[in-house]
Amino acid sequence: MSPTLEDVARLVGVSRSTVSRVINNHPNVRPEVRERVWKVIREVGYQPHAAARSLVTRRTQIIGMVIPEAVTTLFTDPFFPLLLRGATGACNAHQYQLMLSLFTAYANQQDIYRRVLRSGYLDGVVVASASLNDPLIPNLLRDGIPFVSVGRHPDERVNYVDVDNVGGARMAVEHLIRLGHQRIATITGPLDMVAGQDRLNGYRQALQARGIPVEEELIAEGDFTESGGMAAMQRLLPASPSAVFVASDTMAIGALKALRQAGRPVPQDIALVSFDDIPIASAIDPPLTTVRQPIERLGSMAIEVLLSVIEGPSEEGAPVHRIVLPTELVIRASCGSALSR
Amino acid sequence: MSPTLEDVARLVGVSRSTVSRVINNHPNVRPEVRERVWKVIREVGYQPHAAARSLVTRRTQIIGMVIPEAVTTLFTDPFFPLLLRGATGACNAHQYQLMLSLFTAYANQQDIYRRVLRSGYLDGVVVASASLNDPLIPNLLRDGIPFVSVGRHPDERVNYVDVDNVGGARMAVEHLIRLGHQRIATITGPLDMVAGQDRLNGYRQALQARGIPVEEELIAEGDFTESGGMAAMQRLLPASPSAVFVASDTMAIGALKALRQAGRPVPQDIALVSFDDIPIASAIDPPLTTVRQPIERLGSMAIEVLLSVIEGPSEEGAPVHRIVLPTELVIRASCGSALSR
DNA sequence: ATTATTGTTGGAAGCGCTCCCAAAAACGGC
DNA sequence: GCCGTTTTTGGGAGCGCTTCCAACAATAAT
Repeated sequence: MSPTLEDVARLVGVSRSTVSRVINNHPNVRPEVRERVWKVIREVGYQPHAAARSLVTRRTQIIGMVIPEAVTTLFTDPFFPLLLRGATGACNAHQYQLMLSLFTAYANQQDIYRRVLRSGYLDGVVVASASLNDPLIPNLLRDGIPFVSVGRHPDERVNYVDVDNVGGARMAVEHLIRLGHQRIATITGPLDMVAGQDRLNGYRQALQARGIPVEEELIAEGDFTESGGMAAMQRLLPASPSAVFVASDTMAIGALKALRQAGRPVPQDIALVSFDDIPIASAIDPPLTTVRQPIERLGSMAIEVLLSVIEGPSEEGAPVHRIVLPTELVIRASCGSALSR
Repeated sequence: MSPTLEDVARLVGVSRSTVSRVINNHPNVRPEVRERVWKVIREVGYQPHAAARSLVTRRTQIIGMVIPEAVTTLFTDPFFPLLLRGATGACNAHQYQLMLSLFTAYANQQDIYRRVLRSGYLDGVVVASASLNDPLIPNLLRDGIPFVSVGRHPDERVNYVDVDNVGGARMAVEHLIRLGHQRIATITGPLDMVAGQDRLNGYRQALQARGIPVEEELIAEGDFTESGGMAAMQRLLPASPSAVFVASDTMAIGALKALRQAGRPVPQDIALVSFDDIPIASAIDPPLTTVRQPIERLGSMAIEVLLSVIEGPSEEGAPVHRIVLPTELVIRASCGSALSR
């Protein structure tokens, strides 16, 4: 059995309270006593029992990262690993722990919600890419659980961090226009996710700004998976675009496959720009011109914002945080810009 | 404030104890009472307070997944995402939660160890790919914290799950031998990781079984990263191998780059077989012949084993679990087997 | 010296739950 | 209808911690 506060107190010859004060850095302890206490703590390897402590403080120092069902299939995408890395980094820095919840089966989602989110185990929650009609965010709002969404959310009460999807997509398409393309298609993400919508909006904005009409036959909805990208590209081919903006690198790989099968070399025959800049983007042939987003920072920002909500001032008057991180266009071979020079 | 056991008891008109029995499915409660209790529980949305409960049960239903510092750089590798997915799946099935700990900075490793592992928050721990000289496993052993290692560990007291790295590597190299290769090089993983060692051993065994001498100049140590694989391949080129067994797909991508730069087409000029079968392996050009390992199952098995340790019989006499999952050779283009037919 | 002030300490209550034990209720067998 | 047995219920203690409050010690001001 590991030693308790009481054991330490007895060993030092002071009361529980004093040891507690030492551990929590309360000022009113005589330096000499403080030292004796620390000495014993080190000697016996005392470690406060987390559950006991949080029972009274109502804080667990644990924050949850929830990845809703709809997107767990994307888990092989480097997006989540990087997000997780950013988040755990920030957690470590603040002495918090990260609890991971993947909502795999829709069936017990309600059950998991109660068991996990309402068990009192979590001081707050990061919601990664909820789809728009996911009941998770409304539930969180209703139950007053502090949370921050990764990805913009329309409800004006939700704190979120996001990358500039609209701006990034606009940049990508503008680049294609600058290279002389007029018939630019797009493979979108799922349109029930804000990221999918925003990237499509950026595409639209770029075209409209240059007076190029937006044609429905040049828009195909994908699902952020490779096979989805491949299928979408095949649907797009009859419209004979000269360039395509793909809303994710993973889908771009699928699109590339479809184009290879169709005998349409990239970038000679058709230019391609995508989004994410995951590591494979530069490893693949041709290397992808793509919009880089600071995923890891997105993860750490999510934690920072969440902590400021948790540790911040009182209930109601808290300001809503909305943070949008800039994106950046990384030019490689797939857009053919080298050729057009 | 969310309702407590006591609130529910008062509302139903029974004692705390009875409500507690209902929640924990103790048999000795009259069915009629049991029903009334459940009704109120649902009405007020009662959820037991996890910290209070675990203070007395000494169980948190949380298990930790620890990824030591040395390997967090590999986090963009799909290995960890898949492992995590398998682990969370199993956790969900058993009503456990997963807490993720990445040991990022060596500096505070000791600190994190105490704070996380000894805080009493975790019922057990899954250690992912500790390097051999990591003090983590010895510490866990010393402190008597239930854990299971992902990856074989030499200490005979540790429970582990692993894939058959030796067998997989042997299969890969045997395949190359069968294709007629005699000068087969290898790019190993870090040799302070058991997986690195085992795959090298499989390579050795395959050669020795066919009486082919093992030459040191045909062995280059990599670090499971793309750039490491590229560098290793460059070191190997002067020995002019006709085939190479690369201990991971990620390194294989690097090796492929090195070979492309050197003007040595794969598989025409040099055959390549690697290990892992991550999704890019089939997307890349040429598609990689590679040893597939059941990573997701590895993750779920790790949890299953850990739970059997946690919930299993008493302290000492517990049997040590050692589980090795089979691997499988996936033949694609990079080994040139299509050509040799 | 005496009192007011500040700093330091110990005791007790209580966070929400489980679980032991004893009391009460229900049941059987005669 | 009575006694022994089993089932059901409530009360109390306690898990390890924080925190409030009162007591005490030390110091400063009168």
